[in-house]
Amino acid sequence: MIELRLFREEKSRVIEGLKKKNIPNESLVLVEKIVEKDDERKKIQTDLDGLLSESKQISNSVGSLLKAGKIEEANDVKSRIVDLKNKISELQLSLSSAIQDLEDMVIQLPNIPHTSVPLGKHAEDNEVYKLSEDFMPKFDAPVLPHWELAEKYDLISFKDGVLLTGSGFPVYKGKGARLERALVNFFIDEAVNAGYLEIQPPLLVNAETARATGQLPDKEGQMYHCQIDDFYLIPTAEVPLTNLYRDRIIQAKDFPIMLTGYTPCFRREAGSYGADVKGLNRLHQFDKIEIVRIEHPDHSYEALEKMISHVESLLVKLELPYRILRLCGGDMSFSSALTFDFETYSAAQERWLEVSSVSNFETFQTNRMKLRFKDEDGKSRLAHTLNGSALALARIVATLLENHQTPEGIKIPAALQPYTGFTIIN
RNA sequence: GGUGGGGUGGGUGAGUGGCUUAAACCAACAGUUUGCUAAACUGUCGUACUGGAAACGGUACCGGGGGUUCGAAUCCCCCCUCCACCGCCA
Repeated sequence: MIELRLFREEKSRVIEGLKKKNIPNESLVLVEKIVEKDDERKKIQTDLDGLLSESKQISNSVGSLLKAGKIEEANDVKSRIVDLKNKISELQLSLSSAIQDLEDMVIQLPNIPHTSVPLGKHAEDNEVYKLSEDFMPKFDAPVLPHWELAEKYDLISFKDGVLLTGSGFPVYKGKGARLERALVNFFIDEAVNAGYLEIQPPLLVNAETARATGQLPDKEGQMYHCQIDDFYLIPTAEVPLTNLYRDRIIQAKDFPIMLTGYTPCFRREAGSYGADVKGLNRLHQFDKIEIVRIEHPDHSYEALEKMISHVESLLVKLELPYRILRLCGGDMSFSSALTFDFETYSAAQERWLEVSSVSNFETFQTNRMKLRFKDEDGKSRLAHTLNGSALALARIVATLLENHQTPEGIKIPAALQPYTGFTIIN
C-alpha cells in the first residue's frame, strides 16, 4: 500500500507515477478521494476522542459519588450519560467505516515506479539493460527441446505427473532428480556464501501472511487454498520469508537483513495455455531459491544492485547466455517500484525464458505489514523490502538441457559438477 | 483430539470492577560525579491515531475478537497460542 502521507506531501509524484504504471484514468481520481476521505476520518477521530474523554470523566465522577454515599446523584449522572453513549457508538461506526473505505481505495493503487523505470505498456517496451552472449551455443546439428531431451535420457516424466496429480506437476527421475537436487544445493550455497541466512519456512501460510505481502486479495485465484484450515500453499518463498519481520520494529544497526530459502512454489496459473506451458516452461509446482533483503531506505537501491550481481554470477557459473531487462511501467508487478527480469536463452525453443525477477518494493509491502525501524532520531520509519529469485529451477533445467546438449550427451557446467557427481548425462 | 493451567511495556513480575494515570525491579539511553572502569545519584525509557506553530494536550491498545457495566487488565462468550498430562503417531 502506498503510504498515506504521500498523497498529501507528494501528490504530483504519486499521480505521475500512477500514470507511468498505466492505471486507468478513473483510478486517478482516487488520489483526490483518498485525501478527502482521510480528512473526514481525522475529523471523526477528533470528535470521537472528545466525547470519549468526556464520558471517561463522567464515569470517574460516578465512582466518587458512590464512594461518598451519594447514590441518587450517581444514578442521576448514569441516566444522563446514555445520550453521550449513543453518540459515541454512532461515531465509532462511522470511524471504522471511514477507515475501511480509505483502505479499500488505497489498496487499489499500485506502487509508484522509480524514476529510472521506462515508459511503456507491454513486455516489448522493456529496456534491455544488459545482454550477455558469452555462452550462446552454436550447433551444427538440429537441437532438441528440453521435453524431448528429458524423455531421451529418462530425466523427467510429464506423463507420470499427470497420473499422480495433473498437468504441470512433473516427476523427476534418476539423473534428472539428481540434477534438480544439485541445483538447489548449489543455489543455496551461493546465497549463503554471499551472506544470506538460510531459512526453511512452512509451505502453508495463513491468510494474514498472504495478505501482508500482497498475495491477497489481488491474487486469491492464483494460490492453492486448503479450505478446511484456511491455509494457502505458498506461490513463492518471498511470502514466508518477508513475513518473518511482519509487525516488527527493528534497530537501524540490524540492517541489512538478508534471508534466503529454498521452497517448492505452488501456482494455479489459471488461464495459461499453449507453448507457454509446454514442458517445464510453466508449472503448477516448481522449486525456487529466493533471496530477500530488508534494508534502510537510503541503501535499498545499492542492495538491489548487489542482488542483480548475485543472480548474474549464478548464470555465468552455469555457463548460460542471459539478458537483463529493466521492466517498463506497464509490465511491472503491482507492488514493485523497480524490477529487473533475468532471462536465459532457450536454444531449441529459440526464445528467452524468465528465470529471475529482482525487485525493490520500497515501503509498499512494509506499509501493509508494519515493518519499521528506529532511525537516528529515534523515530520509527518504514523499512524497504527487496526480493529476487536466485534462481527458479524448472526453466534453468530446461535451458541447461537445451544449451549444453552435444552429440555425446548433456554436459554439466564445471561449477555444478561437485553437486551432481557426474559430468555428463548420456 | 481430550482435560487442566498460563499469555500484562525490551525482560522479570504485581494487579479479582473505580486511589491504576499499569506498581516495583532489571536491562537500555542521557546527564552529574570520575584519571579509567565500576558504583551512586538525577532524568528519559512502548505503539498508533489525533489537536497544536510550538509548549503541551486528547484517545486507543494488558494474546485476538465480541459482550456485560456509568466504568473492564480484572466478569462472561468465542478464537489463537504456550505449558503439563492423556490419546494417536513419523
